[in-house]
Amino acid sequence: MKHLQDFRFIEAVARAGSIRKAAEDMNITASALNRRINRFEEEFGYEIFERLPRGVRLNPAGELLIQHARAQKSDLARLQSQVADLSGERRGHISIACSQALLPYFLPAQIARYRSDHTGVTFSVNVRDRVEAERELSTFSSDIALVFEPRHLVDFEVITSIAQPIHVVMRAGHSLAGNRTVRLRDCLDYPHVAPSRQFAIRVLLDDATKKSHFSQFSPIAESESFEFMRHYVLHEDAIAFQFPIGLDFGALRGLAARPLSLRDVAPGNLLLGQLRGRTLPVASAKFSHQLSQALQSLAV
Amino acid sequence: MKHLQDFRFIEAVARAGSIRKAAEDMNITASALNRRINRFEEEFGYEIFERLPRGVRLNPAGELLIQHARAQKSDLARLQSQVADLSGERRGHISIACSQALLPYFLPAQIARYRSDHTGVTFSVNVRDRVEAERELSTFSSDIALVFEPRHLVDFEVITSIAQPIHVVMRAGHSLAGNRTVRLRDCLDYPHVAPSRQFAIRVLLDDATKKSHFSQFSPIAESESFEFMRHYVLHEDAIAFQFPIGLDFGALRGLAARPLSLRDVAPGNLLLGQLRGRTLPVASAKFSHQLSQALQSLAV
DNA sequence: CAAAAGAGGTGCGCAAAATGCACCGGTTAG
DNA sequence: CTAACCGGTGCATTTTGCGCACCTCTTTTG
Repeated sequence: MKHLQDFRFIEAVARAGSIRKAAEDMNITASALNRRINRFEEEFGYEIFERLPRGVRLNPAGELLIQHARAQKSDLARLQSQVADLSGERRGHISIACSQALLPYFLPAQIARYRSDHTGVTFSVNVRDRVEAERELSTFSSDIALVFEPRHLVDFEVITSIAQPIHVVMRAGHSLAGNRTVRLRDCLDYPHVAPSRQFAIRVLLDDATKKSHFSQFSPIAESESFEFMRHYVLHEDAIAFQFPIGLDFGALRGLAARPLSLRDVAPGNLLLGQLRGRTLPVASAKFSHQLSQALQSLAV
Repeated sequence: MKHLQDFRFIEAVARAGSIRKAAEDMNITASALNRRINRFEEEFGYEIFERLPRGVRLNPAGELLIQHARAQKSDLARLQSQVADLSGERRGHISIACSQALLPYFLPAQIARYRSDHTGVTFSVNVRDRVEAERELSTFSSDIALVFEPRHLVDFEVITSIAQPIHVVMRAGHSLAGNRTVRLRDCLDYPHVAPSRQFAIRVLLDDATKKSHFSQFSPIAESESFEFMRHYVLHEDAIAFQFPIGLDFGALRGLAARPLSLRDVAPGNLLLGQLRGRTLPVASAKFSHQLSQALQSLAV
């Protein structure tokens, strides 16, 4: 909306780091943009940019202002969604930051289910690690996040959390598949592929192997893609690791999955969360409620 | 600020109930204002006014919008106050809705104390009864409220509460002044002046006399002014009632005050509160913290 | 070390947007 | 029925914002 134009320009300048570059991005002359900024600063009462020889940068006041602007924008969206609600329309957009494990089965099913009742609601699904997810929330880039073991938790308000025991993934007929649960020492004898340290699974496994002294964790392949790892174990007698929410036990297609014994490795906590203190748009709030219930029924 | 102009005009129209009247209030022609409203509605995507034959009225969407607008305005003020804070300035404005009892001693002392450290901060002190106070908070007309036994409490977030036993006020040398505390039955024999039913004291006294059957509460004078009642008892052997926070025991000037026995009458609860969920501007938050501490030291 | 490049800021003419004025059609109160 | 108001609209006028050319200053580059 028009009354937030100044904020849009300010954000563009902050992003570009220079008025001239921002002016190009926004299809406007640098002089016009420059005047907008100056006029705004005068009206606001304080400078919001530091003038550097190579451009401009937000000063602390500007940082606060940007936060305010984002909150305003999101607040307006929430308001319009509320109004749409009472106008009988069903509109809205839900933006989700989530871990990889949610992509293949859980989120598609949940989104489809929500959309069956609420056509017109659209979704963005962004893969983010646990550090990025929180940043995503606090910049209002995503409404809700669904990640394993998020890191900082200061701006992250937990809506629901469930524990997920790490599962060992191997090809069907693998000798480890004979047991209902797998002990850590048994599976480390096999070649294993694992995600890098930015993923919760890896941290949990590293911690567990450090505690138990008999063996050390040395993957034959590291990857950022669970899909890759799942497919890899089809080609040799190796094992991979994944949270069960990322597996469809009904259709493993030549794979087997067995939980690691909780005596050896702590389960990962899957957290559904939002920006602390934020009032979500109606659609996001309803969807997050649906997710919350779905997760709790998984936990049982 | 300029980007909130539309909201200011919309509020004016909502208040005046007609575009033409609002236009006069805002020193603008009706046609210009009319176009502003129409343009805004188009941009916003929804009508916010019902067009009636005798003017306009906010529709439900408009009600939501107004709330949004007020929140925005207050949020901007908070932002500016934060920025002022980190610019080293000390500015801001604190608006308080409070009961009469706070006016003579407590609030003046507290405000003076706050201003000794924070020159540049200004205050509005509005006398409001316990029903109005809450409304005042939810329209962002006041930042904090300090009232006895507020009524609804849905939007009222309690910061601190202390109990205040009702005191009997009489002229010095009155025969009731011989005791450390006064029983209800004893004082109802004397002519008494009392506030009307909208005041907490009156409700507490009514309730108490209803419970004890021996006597009924029948004041010789009702008033909305505690100052009047305090002065009245100087002229005849009558008694008045007041909460101790409205009395300066060091300078009673011919008056005596004794607490009513807590066996007979429940004490009044003085509540310091703000709008539920609102983040107060820095100055208001700091001042309410000071008030909170002052109240707690009173309670000891 | 000088020239070039790139930054923010400014004066000026012009186009676009907002305003004021006069007026229209409709409803209501007396 | 008429007078008083109401919201809405066409048009001239004023205000605002924009683009262009150009300034000063710092940094980079040859």
